Amino acid sequence: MTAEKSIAAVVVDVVARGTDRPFDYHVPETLRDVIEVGSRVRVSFGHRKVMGYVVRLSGEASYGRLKPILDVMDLVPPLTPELVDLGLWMAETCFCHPITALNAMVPAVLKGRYRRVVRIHPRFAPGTVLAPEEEALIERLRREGERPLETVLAWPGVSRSLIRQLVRERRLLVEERVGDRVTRRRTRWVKPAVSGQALRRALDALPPRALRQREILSHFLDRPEAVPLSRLLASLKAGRSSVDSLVEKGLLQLEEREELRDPFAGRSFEQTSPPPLTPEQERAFRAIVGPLREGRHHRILLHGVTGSGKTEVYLQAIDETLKRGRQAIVLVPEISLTPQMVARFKGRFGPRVAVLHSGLSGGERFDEWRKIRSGEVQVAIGARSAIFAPFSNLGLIVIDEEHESSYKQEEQPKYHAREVAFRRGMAHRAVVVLGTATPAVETIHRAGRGELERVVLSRRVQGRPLPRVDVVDMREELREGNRSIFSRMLQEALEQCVSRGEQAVLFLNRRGFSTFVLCRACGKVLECSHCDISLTFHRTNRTLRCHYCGHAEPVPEACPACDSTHIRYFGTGTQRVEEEIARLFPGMRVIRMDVDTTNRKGAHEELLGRFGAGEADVLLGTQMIAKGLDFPRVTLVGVIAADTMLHLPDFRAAERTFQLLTQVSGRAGRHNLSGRVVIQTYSPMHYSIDLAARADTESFYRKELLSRKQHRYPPFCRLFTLLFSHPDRQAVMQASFEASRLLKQTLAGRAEVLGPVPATIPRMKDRYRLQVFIKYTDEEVAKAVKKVLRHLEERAEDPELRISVDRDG
DNA sequence: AGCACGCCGACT
DNA sequence: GTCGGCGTGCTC
Repeated sequence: MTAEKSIAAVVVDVVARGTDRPFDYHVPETLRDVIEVGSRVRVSFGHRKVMGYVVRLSGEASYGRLKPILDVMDLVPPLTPELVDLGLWMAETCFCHPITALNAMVPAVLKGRYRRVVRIHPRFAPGTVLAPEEEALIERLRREGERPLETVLAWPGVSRSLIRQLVRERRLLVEERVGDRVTRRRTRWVKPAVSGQALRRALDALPPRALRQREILSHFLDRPEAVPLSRLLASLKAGRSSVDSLVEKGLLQLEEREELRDPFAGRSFEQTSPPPLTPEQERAFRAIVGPLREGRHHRILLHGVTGSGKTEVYLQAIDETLKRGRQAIVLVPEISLTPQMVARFKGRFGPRVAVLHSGLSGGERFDEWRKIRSGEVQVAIGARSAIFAPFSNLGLIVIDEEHESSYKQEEQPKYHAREVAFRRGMAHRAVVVLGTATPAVETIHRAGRGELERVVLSRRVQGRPLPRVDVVDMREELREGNRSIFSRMLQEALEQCVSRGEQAVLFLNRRGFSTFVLCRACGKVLECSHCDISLTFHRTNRTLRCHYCGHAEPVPEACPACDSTHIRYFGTGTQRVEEEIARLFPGMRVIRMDVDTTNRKGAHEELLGRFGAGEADVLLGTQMIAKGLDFPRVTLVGVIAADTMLHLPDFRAAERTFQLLTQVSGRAGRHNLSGRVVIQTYSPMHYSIDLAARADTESFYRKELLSRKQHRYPPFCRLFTLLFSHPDRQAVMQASFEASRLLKQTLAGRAEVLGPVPATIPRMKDRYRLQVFIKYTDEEVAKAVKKVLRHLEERAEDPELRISVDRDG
């Protein structure tokens, strides 16, 4: 049936308008039994050679003069047909080039590497006299052989035109090399080359002086299997020469084996067995394994309070998955991919787990990936991109902390791991479990519509109570003369906690400054009258602007609510809090964790390790300390300013605030000591703060969904955010206004087009940024938007104009 | 993205 | 008259 494989549709590794579709190539006979859908191939494209992925094999061409596939680059195709399909779907839904989507699914080392080399032409044409610099170049290439083009260009007296001239004269050849960045680690292994009896005879025949050779041979008499050369030499204290002479005699043989780097080599994990489940956990477990056993695609929201033992449910469900010969993916936010978490999975599944985290080198990541591709492991645990783990028979996908925004990739391809998980789940008839204490509002909404089954874990394991939560009204503090960052209650609690020898976590949810404007007397935050979104302070012209609808007004002299003049541009940095602690509590030991102290690799783990070891009394940090940490001695959690996130110009602000407060509160009192939480805020009555403090999750989601519905935000519509950017302000204004007009015209009556308005960050990297929002429900609108964008791109005469598209809901 | 093809200014 | 500037368009 090779005729069926005679034509390959290839997505080439070229990102440009017009290359966002496959190109057909002829498959030479010799490649027909190795080429598959998902194979990485080398092809000629235009005037050069590039890498590409086979996305379809057929017997029919859509084009007359096909070029051949030059080469299939891997023995095992990096992508499965299912992943190819997934990639094309992603390109479609994420508005990116297919190659961008396909490349995102494989380890970075497989991305194409292109280099050009210069060498002497094999049929070097003699003849005309050469100029001295030509002579020198040719002489050097004769000496050094083939050299990279960039290297040669750097040689004295060599220019592009000189090389071009010599190529024309058939004296030099410039060739393109397409490869990847793969390095494979190889080790040498030794094994007997003859039978046991022959070995025995050879041993007897050895001269008595050949002590080392004797030892080596007797080793293989006992254990005839291959051993790594280095291990053999080390254990017998032998040298290379003895092995070499045995190889020479034909008694032993050496072989090169490719070795997979094991990032956990030499580390042992205590093997654990599944503990009995609580009745609630048992119910969740059954909800997962029911459809799993039936081989039916199913989606479950595992809504469990912090400390309710979700991980144990995952572990046992994975176990069940493996027993059925299927595989599992576990996604966790990068930040909670801590050694403790890894140890838990390694402890249960040992060598059947591949761990993919950002700390791995390119090569290690590739090796973990290959273990998955080859079926050597059956469980993959990792951050967002682990959703592409190339399993062939997925049974279960778990997304832990499913509400986390890190599951959405900010760069192209802008995919959401949750949506990818659903798609893969359908393809494999697998069960998808979303676990969290604070589901995304969309997820709750979907569960309400029956798109997911919601399973609740309402109790903490071993009956530990949720911590006591106090909300402190910071307006009151100010009124009573406390101008410190710390309320009296938090000061007191902190002092008591540390004097008992326990630890505290202080949480400040934003680094540096934010730009919302707050009245310190009454807590009023200035909001847009049309959008219920905080106004943003613009220093340049001292105005307040709404980043959603464009409304602008001057900064008022006095608070519109209470007439106080204590109006303030809000913002407190972690450094300032640290200074304040030093002032109020001399001698208290603080570990500060923010972007500044953790940008070094491994710094995160190191700081947490030191805190866990009791080297500090207080852990002070931003977002990054909100989840995952579980230290037995932490009994106090303080939230310095719960408002900072609440007033970001984002329709998810209330949701994020609620999630964050609930998550940080969950950090206190997870073990035998009881916990306490103090939340400081200027908006104690805001529902996201009040309901988080009272752990009233149900009311929060009810209220938030109502608010979204009233203001028409996702999940009650879908939302496009188009970001126009350009180094010139005038140009981006014009382009975005024009685009907005065109969109309004095209989508009239079908969608709401808002803007353009300045982006949250109006200028970034010397580019001015404007946004246009499109609210819609009809999927046809998405197609229309895509068409308009394509049209705009095609006739954009300005190459500096960039349009990026984001989609919510 | 690259590179050729193609149509207008300053040089052997 | 030619070398080369970079606008336009295509790549199976």
